[in-house]
Amino acid sequence: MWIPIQINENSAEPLYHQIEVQLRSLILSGQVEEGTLLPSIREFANDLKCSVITVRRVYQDLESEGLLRTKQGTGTFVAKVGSDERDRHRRTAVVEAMESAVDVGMQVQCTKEDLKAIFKEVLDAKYKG
Amino acid sequence: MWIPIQINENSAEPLYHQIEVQLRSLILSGQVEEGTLLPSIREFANDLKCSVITVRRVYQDLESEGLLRTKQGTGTFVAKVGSDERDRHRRTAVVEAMESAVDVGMQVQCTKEDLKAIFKEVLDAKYKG
DNA sequence: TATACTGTGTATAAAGATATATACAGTATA
DNA sequence: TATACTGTATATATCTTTATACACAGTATA
Repeated sequence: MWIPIQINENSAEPLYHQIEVQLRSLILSGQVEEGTLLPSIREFANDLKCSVITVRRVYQDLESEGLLRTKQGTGTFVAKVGSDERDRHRRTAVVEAMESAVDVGMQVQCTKEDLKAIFKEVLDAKYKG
Repeated sequence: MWIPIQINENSAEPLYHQIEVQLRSLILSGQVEEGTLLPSIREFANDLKCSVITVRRVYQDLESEGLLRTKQGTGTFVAKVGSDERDRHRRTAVVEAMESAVDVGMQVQCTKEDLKAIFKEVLDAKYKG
């Protein structure tokens, strides 16, 4: 099972947190289905170029949120997620990210039109595929 | 001298880093002019509800970038910033923030139209004043 | 059905980064 | 020269990340 996680080396955000946010997002958005056996902590750590313990912390945190179930000797599985929780997540994750982007713009004295232009530019570049 | 810095308690981004990013932004965007005497580390720490040491680290880091000059017993001043460096900063700061917002959207399987709607909504809310 | 092997998660200890309180030293100015 | 303001240095606690060694579960096979 290959899990697409993007690590940003330059970010000040802790590694375990970057992984958590993205894995949570994958589960809550339904891209990784209920019952899926996730990669072992060793395999995942190797993929992400980080320590086994860091992956373990992520699995542990998400398990305590009820998003994962782990069984020693067997592996870590994706638990069932309510569809309402799923919908709520999708929207709030994006809204929050967008808000912080607009905040940065305002802080640097961008006009509404400046931001519209930059948004369109970025959007077209990312969705050109 | 009052410096508008927004601290996000819930963010995993280290405190000193949040302050650095925003103060750097204020200097490079020209909102805090060359020669300005910044608040003392104690006053600033009190405003931000953080430790003196955290503010000192921010001043120290920005001084080593050449953005500040500090003189013991007197205070910390904003240094001169080249206008080209100023222009470059404004744009890249916003573009990077916008890119990461769009990334979050893509990760949660938003369509281009979904993102446009959310962006417009957030933009209108923030610029309603 | 023993037994060994390979896979899984677990526990402990240590190093680095981050944040704090407290005591120290330089500078302005009444 | 007092005094009240500046920045500075030291020691401490917590968080983040890692390395290493260990214990448990599944599977092949003698």
